[in-house]
Amino acid sequence: MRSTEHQKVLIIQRVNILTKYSVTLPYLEILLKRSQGLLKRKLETGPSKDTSIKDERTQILGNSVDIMKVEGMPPELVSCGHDVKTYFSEDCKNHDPLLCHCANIKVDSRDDDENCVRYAQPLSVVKEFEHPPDAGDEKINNLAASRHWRVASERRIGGYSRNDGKIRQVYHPRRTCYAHQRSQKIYPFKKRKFFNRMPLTTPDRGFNCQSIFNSPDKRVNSDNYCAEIGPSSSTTGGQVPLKSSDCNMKLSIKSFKVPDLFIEIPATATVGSLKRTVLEAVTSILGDGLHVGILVQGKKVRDDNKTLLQTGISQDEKSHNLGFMLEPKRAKLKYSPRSKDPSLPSGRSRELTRHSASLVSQPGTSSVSPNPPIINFGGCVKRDLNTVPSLPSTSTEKTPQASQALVAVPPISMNALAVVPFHRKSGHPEYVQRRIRRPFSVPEVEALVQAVEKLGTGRWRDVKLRAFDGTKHRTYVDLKDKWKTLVHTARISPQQRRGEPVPQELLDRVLAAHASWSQRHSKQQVKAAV
DNA sequence: TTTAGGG
DNA sequence: CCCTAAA
Repeated sequence: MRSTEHQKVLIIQRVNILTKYSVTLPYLEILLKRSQGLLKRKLETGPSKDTSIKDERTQILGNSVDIMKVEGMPPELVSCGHDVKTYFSEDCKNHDPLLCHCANIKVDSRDDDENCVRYAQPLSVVKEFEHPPDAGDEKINNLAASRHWRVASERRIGGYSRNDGKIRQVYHPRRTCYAHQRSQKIYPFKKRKFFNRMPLTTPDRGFNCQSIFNSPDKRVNSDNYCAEIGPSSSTTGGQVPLKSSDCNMKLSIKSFKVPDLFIEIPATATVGSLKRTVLEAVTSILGDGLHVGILVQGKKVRDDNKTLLQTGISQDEKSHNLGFMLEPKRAKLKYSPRSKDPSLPSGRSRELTRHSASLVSQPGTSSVSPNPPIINFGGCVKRDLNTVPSLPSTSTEKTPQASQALVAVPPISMNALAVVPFHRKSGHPEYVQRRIRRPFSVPEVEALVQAVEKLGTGRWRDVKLRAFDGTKHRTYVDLKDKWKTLVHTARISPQQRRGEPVPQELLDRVLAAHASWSQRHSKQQVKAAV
């Protein structure tokens, strides 16, 4: 592949998500309340579990996503090849292992990647690690890399096991294999950790969505409401006044308004890649990072304590023109540095890396909201706004009524899709964003090699502390994995190696260290056996 | 939480 | 990179 290939920044200005949810009336309130509550809580105290909702009888009857328009960025905004490797934050200049020729190489670059959305970076910022980009690899990598809005990884749910063993990644020189495997992972990437909630949250209640929706007249009564609201109101302060005479109401959400979506993708990427990237982005932002706004007759409903009836929401959608909008939510993860190391520089400005597919709402789009629904993405927004300044094309193309560009929902999508119970105990999606791929740079490899030479294989935590402390995106597992691949790389022929070439000298050291330490380990085992 | 390995 | 059994 060429090193002259350019990254293409595409802007998806309008994404109408054609969705049809069937929402119970009480649930709608809960939804609102919870989204607001969660948002507030997260702003104050970071991620927290919300277990107040016990029964959420929502059925997603079907949904489909349609991209309405994709535009190319103006050429001057298209980021070029040499920013491809800008993985390091600006402060990493100060810790450039190559610049400090000290005995112990230590890579200390904290770019807080999980905390901030990535944005297009038209110009290269970091030059120290400027490598000839391998757009061929990047082409594929971007597919995975454009995923953002990472969901908190600590929010793990046990029991899941990804079932992707069918496609085995062999270390084969052909990229197509890799791409294929990659794409296989991309599509179902959100399916992981999607279930196994229901039994936990309602072990004895056993509410079935079907029973709620298919026979509302039989079962919809105070019983249902108590069962559904009771537990939650106790924890939310009982702010959901409900009359037992209320009836469940079916609302059909035909579309959400979403802010603009920025996607960066190599110009050589295939249309299929673009589709997948967009799908991921949309899926990702649907899963988290958004909260729901409600518009009634064009007015944004801000008072979450109002009931639907008070707000004027009824089943007759046409009369009140009910609208839902997805608004960006503040990135919620906070990086907490190792407490033991207060000497680390702080207050650095976060640098942005290249992979972008960020969600930015543009003030112009929210015609109804007095305040633009934009929320600071952990300090990244400012950067982004600079990076993605006025878009000449958008002014002409985009109108405040952009959301009117709807696509008819194919009838089949309404019925054919499986009924997925909306049952997310914590209010978060159950899938976890895969981490962005960040190939090890040569300095990093050198730091790793040096640390392993000293500490050996098998003390990855120490290796991390020694050489990568402060580099949040390199865990000791990563280092272990990298060592594994380094050993492998060193053993294969140079022609078979991919990615940024690692100096042979380093690879030799890898082999030497590996041999040396495995020998020590085996000796120890012999001793232990005796 | 770490290690160690398979996927 | 991910996932996880074990330690």
